[in-house]
Order: sequence, then structure tokens, then C-alpha cells
Amino acid sequence: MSPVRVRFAPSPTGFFHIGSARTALFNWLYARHTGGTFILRIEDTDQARNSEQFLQLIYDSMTWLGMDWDEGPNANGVGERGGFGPYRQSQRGAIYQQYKQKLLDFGRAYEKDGAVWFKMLGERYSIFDDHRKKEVEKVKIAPVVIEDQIRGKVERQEDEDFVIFRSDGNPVFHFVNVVDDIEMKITHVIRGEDHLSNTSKHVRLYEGFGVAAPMFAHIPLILKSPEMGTGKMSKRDKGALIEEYQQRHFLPEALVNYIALLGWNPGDDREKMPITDIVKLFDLPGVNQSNAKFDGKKLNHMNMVYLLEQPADRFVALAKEYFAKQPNGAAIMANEAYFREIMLLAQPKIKSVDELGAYTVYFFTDDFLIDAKVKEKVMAKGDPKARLAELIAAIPVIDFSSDATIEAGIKTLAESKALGFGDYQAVARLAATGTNAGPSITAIFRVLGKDRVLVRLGQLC
RNA sequence: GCCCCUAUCGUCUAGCGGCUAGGACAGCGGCUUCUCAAGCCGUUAACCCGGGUUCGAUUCCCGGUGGGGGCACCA
Repeated sequence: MSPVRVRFAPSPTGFFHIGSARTALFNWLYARHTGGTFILRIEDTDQARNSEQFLQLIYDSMTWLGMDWDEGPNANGVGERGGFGPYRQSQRGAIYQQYKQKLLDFGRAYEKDGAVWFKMLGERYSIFDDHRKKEVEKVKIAPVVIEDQIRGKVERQEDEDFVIFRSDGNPVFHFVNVVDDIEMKITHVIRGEDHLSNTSKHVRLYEGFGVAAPMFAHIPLILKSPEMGTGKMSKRDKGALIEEYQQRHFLPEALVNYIALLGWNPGDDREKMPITDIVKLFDLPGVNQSNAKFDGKKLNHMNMVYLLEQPADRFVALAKEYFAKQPNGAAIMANEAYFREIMLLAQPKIKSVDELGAYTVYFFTDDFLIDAKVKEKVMAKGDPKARLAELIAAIPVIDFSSDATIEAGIKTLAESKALGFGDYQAVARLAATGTNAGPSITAIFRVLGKDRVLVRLGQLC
């Protein structure tokens, strides 16, 4: 069998969303699994809706997700690579003209009302279509049979001529799609199920050109989660845009892992798995046939699991990227080692990078908010003011060199008053951080240092 | 309206004629703990309905119903 050549063919007419990303991913996975070629082709024939901004977004999103393409435009938008170009349909006009002429020469196309139509072969008859409210001409012809790699055998009647060039001279999607797939020697067309009904047209076109059709594989769609409503996930839905996850500093490998699992699984209970394993195990017959609903919570969980296991350097780098985009520059201005220490305290505790700001504010400013509800709760229990006073008195003699020595110091104090560590912890935390969530109080004390701790404890008294 | 695809816990799914129907997320309960998370343990929860085929159907076939998609001089 000839080497696999697959393509992802987006239109730069809107934001890059999760459904497109998965179609791209399944193509990419199949190419990498089989050692084939992954092609990026830009279907920018709709001049009215195309934009360079959206085009760049496609490159950026694919790159961010780690889906590298072997042929297609370069990610910086300058030039392209591969021997089957150009890879933007807007630059392939001459090829479409040639193919149109072929069909004309074969007697498989004709002009009518200024448009060019593809001609079905067979006995003709007219019938009134009450959906379209008009008389249509049909052809007696056997149904198209598609051997879909995911769906199995699909039969569909395709019995009407259809437009391949509009009267404005531009070719339509079905035509350019098939021509490009022929020219680029595509072996497997992996695309969303929304194209399944179009496939019969495409098969007829291949027949018209006298070319064998490629393999087809129609993957299920991603639907809205129940809270979002019903139907296909659309660009307007929350969580639908790849850009959004990038801006929220999700780990791309977590997102890729999650979307790979929407409609595919490795055949066992594994969920979190490195991309190399997914590449190894991915195959078309393993793809599900039914649509999947998007579940942001599960994606969040996947992201957290990945975050937890990031090496310190990578996590700190991610944190730095995050803080660099925050309006308040205090964290980014902070001492490198100080910043690193705080980020590593936060790493095991947060669920996503974008929690970092709120989770660590009090390390970078003395002007942090005191959570009113937490304050009310903490101050209502026992005699927190007394505990605070005792801590302030004890701290000058406590050894702040390590968490262990701080813990020992507070415990000694607690024992001397016949109290527990917990009696000091909550109020100390409130005073030092303004909240009830965070790393261990001993680590907070150590990182903040005696002076700042004393000031903060004093302020709450 | 016509055509096509599809159907297991709320969600993602395993199952490929005989299972106590398994896992994960979410939920709930507990343990641990200096808070909050995480972690660990436990727990609630599913084969859409009706006919066949079969000794036996979640599994195969048909019909219904539900869900999704397509029926353009959009892509």
C-alpha cells in the first residue's frame, strides 16, 4: 500500500475551535502512527469571510498543540514547504481551471445560467421537490457506496447535477476539495461527520475524473455539554476556543490528551498517557461512532494532573509566562529565587496556572485583601487575639531557618499554653495571607521572614 | 419534508452472545492533615422502548423513540 498522506484543511473564517483541533489531531495521529505525511491545506476560497488574523491563529494553535505539519504553509506565514503546493486554495486557481476543462472534455460538466454543473450519468426525469418548492431534474442511478473506515458501509443516493463553478467564476467547496485531494495524493480523508452526506458528491467527482477515491473516515462530532444546551459545539460556546486555553495557560499536552479521548480510547483503562503512546495506539477502526459531549471539568482535571507532575523548571517557566501577562507586575519584578520558591510551594496545591495570581498575592504585596468571611469565622473561634499576641511575643526567639524549626517553635508555644498548633495556625494564616487557603503556615512564615510576619500579625491585633 | 449517522451511569467510555455490567470526571461520605487543595478509602448512578434470531441478548436483525448531521451558485 502506498504511504499514508492525510490533510487537515481548515478555512480561516473564524476562531480555531475544539472540534477543528480534534479533526486536526486525528489526522496528525494517523500520519504519525503510520509514518505517513501530514499536510496542512488552507481552504481560503471564501474571500468575503477569510482573514489573515484567523489564518495566523490556525498556525499558532496547531503549533501550540504540538501538531507539526510536513507540508503546507510555514507557521510564520512566509512561504511554504512540500512538493504539492501551493497549499492555499486561493493560489490554486489555474489547477481548478484545468480540472474543470477535464470534466468539460469528458462530457461530465456543462454550463447553465452562467454556472458550471457536474453531470450525473443516467436516465433523467423530473420531480417536484416540496422542500425546495420547485421542479428538480433527477437521474436514475445506483446509490453511492462508501466504505468508511469508522462507519462501515454507508449508502447514499446522489442523483442530481450540482454546481461546481459559481456564476461569479469561483469553484465550490466540493470541487476544490476533491481536486486538491487528488493533486496532493491524499490517501485517507479523515474529517467530521458533518461531511458524511457530502461524500457521495465527492465520490461522483472522483469517478468523473477517472480517479480512485481515497479511504474515508468520518469522525463523530463534539457536542455541547448538557449545561451549555444541545447541539454541536459552536464557536460561541464557553470553552470551545483553543485560544482560550492558551490564554488561560493550560498545558497543551493536557488538552491534546483530553481531546484525543473524546471519541477514542486506547482499549484499556488508561486515560492520562504521553503523546508517544497515543501515537502508537491510535488507529481509525478504534474511533467511536457516536458523538461526544464536551466536559470542561474533566479537562480541568486532566490539566491539574499534568500540572502536578511538571518538573520544577518547567512549572516555574509556566508561572513566569503567566505573571508576565498579569497587569500587576509585582511578582515578575520579584527576586528570581524568591519567585521560584513560592511557585514551587503553589504547584502541588493549585488546579490551573491561572489560579497562581490569587493564590500567591500576599507574597508579593503587603496590600492584600482580608477575606471578610474567613475573618469572621476565624475570629469567632477561641481567643484569636490572645493567640496573636502570644505569637508576636514568641516569634523573636523562634528559629526561622527552616519549616521544621518554625513548627517546633510554635508547638513549644502551644504546649506552654496547653493548646494545639491548630489554635495558632488559623489566625496566623489569616493575618499573614488574608485567607484560609495556601501552603503550610510554616513555609509562609519562613518565606515571608520574621519582620513581615510580625508586621502582619500586629496589624490584625 | 427527504436522506445519512448514532444510542451503556449526569459526562467520557470498557464490553465485541453467558460479566456481581468495569474504569475515569463530576457528586456524596470518610480517612489524613496546620488551612485549602491533592492523595487514599468507600459510595450513589447506566445497558432508550418494542418486536424478532437464539438455550441465552447490553451485545446480532427489524421497527419506533431520542440525539446529531446533511439537503445552497457557504466551507
